[in-house]
Amino acid sequence: MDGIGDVFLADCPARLAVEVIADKWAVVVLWGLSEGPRRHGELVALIGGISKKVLTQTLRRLQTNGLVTRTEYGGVPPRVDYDLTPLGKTLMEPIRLLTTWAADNGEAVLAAQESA
Amino acid sequence: MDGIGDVFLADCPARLAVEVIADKWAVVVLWGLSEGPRRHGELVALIGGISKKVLTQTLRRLQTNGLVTRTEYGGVPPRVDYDLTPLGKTLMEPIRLLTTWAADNGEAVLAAQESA
DNA sequence: CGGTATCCTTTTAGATACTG
DNA sequence: CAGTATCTAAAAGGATACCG
Repeated sequence: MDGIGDVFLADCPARLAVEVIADKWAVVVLWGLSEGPRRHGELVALIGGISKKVLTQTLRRLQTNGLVTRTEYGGVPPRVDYDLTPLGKTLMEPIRLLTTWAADNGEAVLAAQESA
Repeated sequence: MDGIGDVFLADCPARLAVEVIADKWAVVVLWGLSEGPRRHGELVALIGGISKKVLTQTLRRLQTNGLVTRTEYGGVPPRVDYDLTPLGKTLMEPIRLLTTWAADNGEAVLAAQESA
Protein backbone atom coordinates (compact mmCIF):
# COMPACT_ATOMS: atom_id res chain seq x y z
CA MET A 1 0.00 0.00 0.00
CA ASP A 2 1.12 3.54 -0.64
CA GLY A 3 2.57 5.47 2.24
CA ILE A 4 0.39 7.94 3.99
CA GLY A 5 2.58 10.82 3.01
CA ASP A 6 1.97 10.35 -0.68
CA VAL A 7 1.17 13.08 -3.08
CA PHE A 8 -2.57 12.59 -3.28
CA LEU A 9 -3.26 12.43 0.41
CA ALA A 10 -2.80 16.10 1.00
CA ASP A 11 -5.49 16.84 -1.55
CA CYS A 12 -8.20 14.60 -0.19
CA PRO A 13 -9.10 13.52 3.31
CA ALA A 14 -10.80 10.44 1.91
CA ARG A 15 -7.31 9.10 1.27
CA LEU A 16 -6.38 9.04 4.91
CA ALA A 17 -9.66 7.49 5.92
CA VAL A 18 -8.99 4.73 3.43
CA GLU A 19 -5.47 4.28 4.67
CA VAL A 20 -6.81 3.65 8.14
CA ILE A 21 -9.91 1.57 7.61
CA ALA A 22 -9.52 -0.12 4.24
CA ASP A 23 -8.42 -3.52 5.29
CA LYS A 24 -10.51 -6.52 5.89
CA TRP A 25 -10.28 -6.47 9.66
CA ALA A 26 -9.51 -2.99 10.97
CA VAL A 27 -13.10 -1.85 11.34
CA VAL A 28 -14.21 -5.13 12.83
CA VAL A 29 -11.42 -5.06 15.40
CA LEU A 30 -12.16 -1.46 16.37
CA TRP A 31 -15.76 -2.49 16.67
CA GLY A 32 -14.69 -5.27 18.98
CA LEU A 33 -12.98 -2.73 21.22
CA SER A 34 -15.90 -0.33 21.28
CA GLU A 35 -17.18 -1.45 24.66
CA GLY A 36 -13.91 -1.45 26.52
CA PRO A 37 -10.51 -3.11 26.68
CA ARG A 38 -10.13 -6.67 25.48
CA ARG A 39 -7.48 -9.31 25.62
CA HIS A 40 -5.97 -10.78 22.51
CA GLY A 41 -7.69 -14.12 22.93
CA GLU A 42 -10.97 -12.44 23.71
CA LEU A 43 -10.85 -10.60 20.45
CA VAL A 44 -10.14 -13.75 18.48
CA ALA A 45 -13.20 -15.38 20.03
CA LEU A 46 -15.37 -12.28 19.85
CA ILE A 47 -14.64 -11.56 16.23
CA GLY A 48 -14.65 -15.07 14.93
CA GLY A 49 -12.91 -16.13 11.75
CA ILE A 50 -9.75 -14.13 12.34
CA SER A 51 -6.48 -15.92 13.01
CA LYS A 52 -4.14 -14.94 15.82
CA LYS A 53 -1.59 -13.84 13.30
CA VAL A 54 -3.90 -11.56 11.39
CA LEU A 55 -5.36 -10.12 14.57
CA THR A 56 -1.89 -9.26 15.79
CA GLN A 57 -1.01 -7.66 12.47
CA THR A 58 -4.19 -5.63 12.49
CA LEU A 59 -3.70 -4.49 16.07
CA ARG A 60 -0.13 -3.46 15.30
CA ARG A 61 -1.31 -1.36 12.42
CA LEU A 62 -3.97 0.28 14.57
CA GLN A 63 -1.31 0.93 17.19
CA THR A 64 0.96 2.51 14.60
CA ASN A 65 -1.89 4.77 13.57
CA GLY A 66 -2.40 5.81 17.16
CA LEU A 67 -5.85 4.28 17.49
CA VAL A 68 -5.16 1.47 19.92
CA THR A 69 -2.99 0.90 22.97
CA ARG A 70 -1.35 -2.35 23.96
CA THR A 71 -0.84 -2.91 27.66
CA GLU A 72 1.29 -5.77 28.85
CA TYR A 73 0.74 -7.02 32.37
CA GLY A 74 3.58 -9.28 33.46
CA GLY A 75 3.15 -12.81 34.75
CA VAL A 76 2.71 -16.29 33.48
CA PRO A 77 0.56 -16.92 31.62
CA PRO A 78 0.96 -13.51 30.00
CA ARG A 79 -1.84 -11.01 29.82
CA VAL A 80 -2.15 -8.26 27.26
CA ASP A 81 -4.97 -5.78 26.93
CA TYR A 82 -5.87 -3.72 23.93
CA ASP A 83 -7.89 -0.57 24.21
CA LEU A 84 -8.92 2.42 22.16
CA THR A 85 -6.88 5.59 22.49
CA PRO A 86 -8.75 8.90 22.74
CA LEU A 87 -8.04 9.28 19.03
CA GLY A 88 -9.41 5.79 18.44
CA LYS A 89 -12.56 6.70 20.30
CA THR A 90 -13.14 9.63 18.00
CA LEU A 91 -13.26 7.15 15.13
CA MET A 92 -16.02 5.14 16.71
CA GLU A 93 -18.77 7.58 15.82
CA PRO A 94 -18.07 7.42 12.07
CA ILE A 95 -17.76 3.65 12.35
CA ARG A 96 -21.01 3.44 14.23
CA LEU A 97 -22.72 5.32 11.44
CA LEU A 98 -21.20 2.97 8.95
CA THR A 99 -22.35 -0.16 10.73
CA THR A 100 -25.77 1.34 11.25
CA TRP A 101 -25.88 1.89 7.54
CA ALA A 102 -24.91 -1.71 6.99
CA ALA A 103 -27.54 -2.93 9.39
CA ASP A 104 -30.19 -0.85 7.66
CA ASN A 105 -29.13 -1.47 4.08
CA GLY A 106 -27.52 -4.87 4.13
CA GLU A 107 -30.56 -6.48 2.63
CA ALA A 108 -30.51 -4.09 -0.28
CA VAL A 109 -26.86 -4.77 -0.99
CA LEU A 110 -27.41 -8.49 -0.82
CA ALA A 111 -30.36 -8.19 -3.19
CA ALA A 112 -28.29 -6.17 -5.65
CA GLN A 113 -25.55 -8.76 -5.53
CA GLU A 114 -27.94 -11.59 -6.22
CA SER A 115 -29.62 -9.94 -9.15
CA ALA A 116 -26.18 -9.25 -10.64
CA MET B 1 -12.22 -12.11 -0.20
CA ASP B 2 -14.94 -14.07 1.50
CA GLY B 3 -18.38 -13.92 0.02
CA ILE B 4 -20.92 -11.71 1.60
CA GLY B 5 -23.10 -14.62 2.56
CA ASP B 6 -20.53 -16.03 4.92
CA VAL B 7 -21.29 -17.27 8.35
CA PHE B 8 -20.08 -14.27 10.29
CA LEU B 9 -21.81 -11.59 8.33
CA ALA B 10 -25.24 -12.25 9.72
CA ASP B 11 -23.87 -11.73 13.20
CA CYS B 12 -22.29 -8.36 12.70
CA PRO B 13 -23.17 -5.43 10.48
CA ALA B 14 -19.57 -4.28 10.58
CA ARG B 15 -18.84 -7.19 8.27
CA LEU B 16 -21.01 -5.90 5.49
CA ALA B 17 -19.70 -2.39 5.83
CA VAL B 18 -16.21 -3.80 5.41
CA GLU B 19 -17.25 -5.89 2.45
CA VAL B 20 -18.44 -2.74 0.70
CA ILE B 21 -15.83 -0.14 1.54
CA ALA B 22 -12.67 -2.02 2.44
CA ASP B 23 -10.71 -1.67 -0.71
CA LYS B 24 -8.20 0.93 -1.60
CA TRP B 25 -10.40 2.86 -3.99
CA ALA B 26 -14.09 2.31 -3.24
CA VAL B 27 -14.49 5.19 -0.83
CA VAL B 28 -12.47 7.54 -2.99
CA VAL B 29 -14.52 6.71 -6.06
CA LEU B 30 -17.80 7.16 -4.21
CA TRP B 31 -16.43 10.43 -2.97
CA GLY B 32 -15.73 11.39 -6.56
CA LEU B 33 -19.36 10.77 -7.45
CA SER B 34 -20.75 12.69 -4.51
CA GLU B 35 -21.50 15.82 -6.48
CA GLY B 36 -23.19 14.21 -9.43
CA PRO B 37 -22.60 11.89 -12.37
CA ARG B 38 -19.15 11.59 -13.84
CA ARG B 39 -17.64 10.02 -16.90
CA HIS B 40 -14.99 7.36 -16.68
CA GLY B 41 -12.21 9.64 -17.83
CA GLU B 42 -13.37 12.41 -15.55
CA LEU B 43 -13.03 10.12 -12.59
CA VAL B 44 -9.53 9.08 -13.55
CA ALA B 45 -8.51 12.72 -13.71
CA LEU B 46 -10.47 13.78 -10.66
CA ILE B 47 -9.16 11.03 -8.44
CA GLY B 48 -5.60 10.99 -9.62
CA GLY B 49 -3.31 8.02 -9.23
CA ILE B 50 -5.84 5.41 -10.24
CA SER B 51 -5.42 3.51 -13.48
CA LYS B 52 -8.25 2.99 -15.94
CA LYS B 53 -8.22 -0.69 -15.22
CA VAL B 54 -8.53 -0.35 -11.48
CA LEU B 55 -11.19 2.32 -11.78
CA THR B 56 -13.25 0.04 -13.98
CA GLN B 57 -12.84 -2.82 -11.53
CA THR B 58 -13.86 -0.64 -8.63
CA LEU B 59 -16.88 0.72 -10.46
CA ARG B 60 -17.99 -2.78 -11.39
CA ARG B 61 -17.82 -3.84 -7.78
CA LEU B 62 -19.82 -0.80 -6.70
CA GLN B 63 -22.34 -1.61 -9.40
CA THR B 64 -22.61 -5.18 -8.20
CA ASN B 65 -23.29 -3.89 -4.71
CA GLY B 66 -26.04 -1.66 -6.04
CA LEU B 67 -24.31 1.59 -5.18
CA VAL B 68 -23.54 2.92 -8.63
CA THR B 69 -25.22 2.98 -12.02
CA ARG B 70 -23.51 2.82 -15.36
CA THR B 71 -25.23 4.57 -18.23
CA GLU B 72 -24.01 4.08 -21.74
CA TYR B 73 -24.89 6.72 -24.31
CA GLY B 74 -24.26 5.41 -27.80
CA GLY B 75 -22.07 7.10 -30.37
CA VAL B 76 -18.47 7.49 -31.30
CA PRO B 77 -16.50 8.32 -29.31
CA PRO B 78 -18.41 6.47 -26.63
CA ARG B 79 -19.73 8.16 -23.53
CA VAL B 80 -20.46 6.46 -20.25
CA ASP B 81 -21.72 8.07 -17.10
CA TYR B 82 -21.48 6.74 -13.60
CA ASP B 83 -23.78 7.92 -10.88
CA LEU B 84 -24.81 7.03 -7.36
CA THR B 85 -27.96 4.97 -6.92
CA PRO B 86 -30.38 5.99 -4.17
CA LEU B 87 -28.74 3.28 -2.08
CA GLY B 88 -25.34 4.70 -2.91
CA LYS B 89 -26.49 8.12 -1.79
CA THR B 90 -27.44 6.75 1.61
CA LEU B 91 -23.81 5.70 2.00
CA MET B 92 -22.53 9.20 1.46
CA GLU B 93 -23.44 10.45 4.91
CA PRO B 94 -21.35 7.81 6.72
CA ILE B 95 -18.54 8.45 4.27
CA ARG B 96 -18.78 12.15 4.79
CA LEU B 97 -18.41 11.62 8.51
CA LEU B 98 -15.43 9.42 7.88
CA THR B 99 -13.68 11.93 5.67
CA THR B 100 -14.49 14.70 8.09
CA TRP B 101 -12.85 12.60 10.76
CA ALA B 102 -9.83 12.20 8.52
CA ALA B 103 -9.66 15.91 7.85
CA ASP B 104 -9.86 16.67 11.56
CA ASN B 105 -7.57 13.92 12.81
CA GLY B 106 -5.19 13.30 9.99
CA GLU B 107 -2.44 15.23 11.71
CA ALA B 108 -2.76 13.08 14.81
CA VAL B 109 -2.54 9.87 12.80
CA LEU B 110 0.48 11.16 10.93
CA ALA B 111 2.13 12.13 14.19
CA ALA B 112 1.46 8.70 15.67
CA GLN B 113 2.96 7.03 12.63
CA GLU B 114 6.08 9.11 12.79
CA SER B 115 6.72 8.49 16.44
CA ALA B 116 6.31 4.77 15.83
C1' DC C 1 -1.70 -16.85 26.80
C1' DG C 2 0.03 -14.28 23.40
C1' DG C 3 2.47 -14.33 20.32
C1' DT C 4 6.33 -15.71 15.94
C1' DA C 5 7.97 -18.44 12.06
C1' DT C 6 7.13 -20.63 7.98
C1' DC C 7 4.85 -21.59 4.00
C1' DC C 8 1.34 -21.08 0.77
C1' DT C 9 -2.66 -19.10 -1.89
C1' DT C 10 -5.49 -15.39 -3.21
C1' DT C 11 -6.29 -10.73 -4.07
C1' DT C 12 -5.06 -6.22 -5.48
C1' DA C 13 -2.65 -3.00 -7.90
C1' DG C 14 -0.01 -1.00 -11.54
C1' DA C 15 2.24 -0.66 -16.22
C1' DT C 16 1.75 -1.15 -20.82
C1' DA C 17 -0.26 -2.08 -25.09
C1' DC C 18 -4.17 -2.85 -27.84
C1' DT C 19 -9.34 -2.36 -29.63
C1' DG C 20 -14.16 -0.86 -31.11
C1' DC D 1 -13.38 7.60 -24.99
C1' DA D 2 -13.87 3.71 -22.52
C1' DG D 3 -12.56 0.08 -21.98
C1' DT D 4 -9.87 -5.15 -22.34
C1' DA D 5 -5.68 -8.18 -22.39
C1' DT D 6 -1.52 -9.45 -20.56
C1' DC D 7 1.94 -9.58 -17.35
C1' DT D 8 4.20 -8.65 -13.05
C1' DA D 9 4.86 -7.39 -8.37
C1' DA D 10 3.32 -6.61 -3.87
C1' DA D 11 0.26 -7.14 -0.15
C1' DA D 12 -3.04 -9.50 2.43
C1' DG D 13 -4.87 -13.42 4.29
C1' DG D 14 -4.82 -18.14 6.15
C1' DA D 15 -3.04 -22.87 8.05
C1' DT D 16 -0.07 -24.92 10.88
C1' DA D 17 3.47 -25.48 14.12
C1' DC D 18 6.41 -23.89 17.55
C1' DC D 19 8.12 -20.71 21.55
C1' DG D 20 8.70 -18.00 26.12
